[in-house]
Amino acid sequence: MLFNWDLVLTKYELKFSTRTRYGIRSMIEIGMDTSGKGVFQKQIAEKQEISVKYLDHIIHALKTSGLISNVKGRKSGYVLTRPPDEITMLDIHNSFESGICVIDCLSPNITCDRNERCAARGFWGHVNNKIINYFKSVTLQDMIDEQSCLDDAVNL
Amino acid sequence: MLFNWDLVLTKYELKFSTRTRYGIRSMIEIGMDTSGKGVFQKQIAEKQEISVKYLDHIIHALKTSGLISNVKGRKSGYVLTRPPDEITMLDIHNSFESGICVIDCLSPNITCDRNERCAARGFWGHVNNKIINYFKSVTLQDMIDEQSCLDDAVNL
DNA sequence: TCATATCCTATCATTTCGATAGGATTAGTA
DNA sequence: TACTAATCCTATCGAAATGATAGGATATGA
Repeated sequence: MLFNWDLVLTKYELKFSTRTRYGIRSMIEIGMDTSGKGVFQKQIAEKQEISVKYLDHIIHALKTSGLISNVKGRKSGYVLTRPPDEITMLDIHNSFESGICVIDCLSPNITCDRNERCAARGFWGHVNNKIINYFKSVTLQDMIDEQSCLDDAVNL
Repeated sequence: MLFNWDLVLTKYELKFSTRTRYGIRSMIEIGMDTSGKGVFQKQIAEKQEISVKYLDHIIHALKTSGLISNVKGRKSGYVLTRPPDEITMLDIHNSFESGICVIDCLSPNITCDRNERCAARGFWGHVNNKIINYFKSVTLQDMIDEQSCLDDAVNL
């Protein structure tokens, strides 16, 4: 049997993508750099244990969305384009996905004649908003502070 | 190109499954029945615009998890096994999935040596808890009340 | 007994996923 | 100037899960 309806071991349902996860970790890495020279792909790959080749895509997306740039030209390192307390988790997430939309009928592109009389849709809307609002409320600075704490704890 | 990294039109990332969505709508349908005879698969299918055959799986899962049962034997209708204010959205969701876990490393089954020093993991844990808590806080009774309101509005 | 609603298992095409690969391009530097 | 190394860009892979349908077995109320 391909699909066991009795006990579905959730694997893909409601997962955030690996690209988003790696994206956040890369941003923390870049945001925490104190060298002033920026951070190289290679450095991120090593420290965050991600293959350089896969990181290619992550970095590309972060660059395209305008969250990071090279200090000066190609062979320098990457830096943030604005202060970390002005970058939210939603900004990073949206570099990889077109937004957060837990079910299709919440999208304005979808027309469903049940919308006006569907209690379930209201519920899903609330779920969606809660997730979005939390992503908006956490900044990269928060993550950097948290990571600093964890690093200190290890070094004690 | 199979995958455009510049603008990923999210389709499957962070979606709740159709089976869970249909499950909630079916439960509302069953919970709102006032006939005392229970609700038949066919009725749910018609009113909720879901194929009878697909609903087969939905009903089966709800039955297996103990949320619904036949009033008396096979050819009666389905009824709730407990009051709707004692059934949460999480109960319904978990009839179809093994739980809510937005990234794998939150699961106790996964061991990652980064756990203790990964700020990102803390963030994902918060996201996960927020979703779970909201699912716990909304009962089927809430949904029924909401649906009643919507129905009334239409009939005015 | 007979129609019918349920139960149960199998299967399908589609889509996304994470990941890798190969090479083109560019820019620091020796 | 030539070399080296980091980037950029496009293509492709296998694996997995998804929504949905199908066919028939089983049981039951009239």
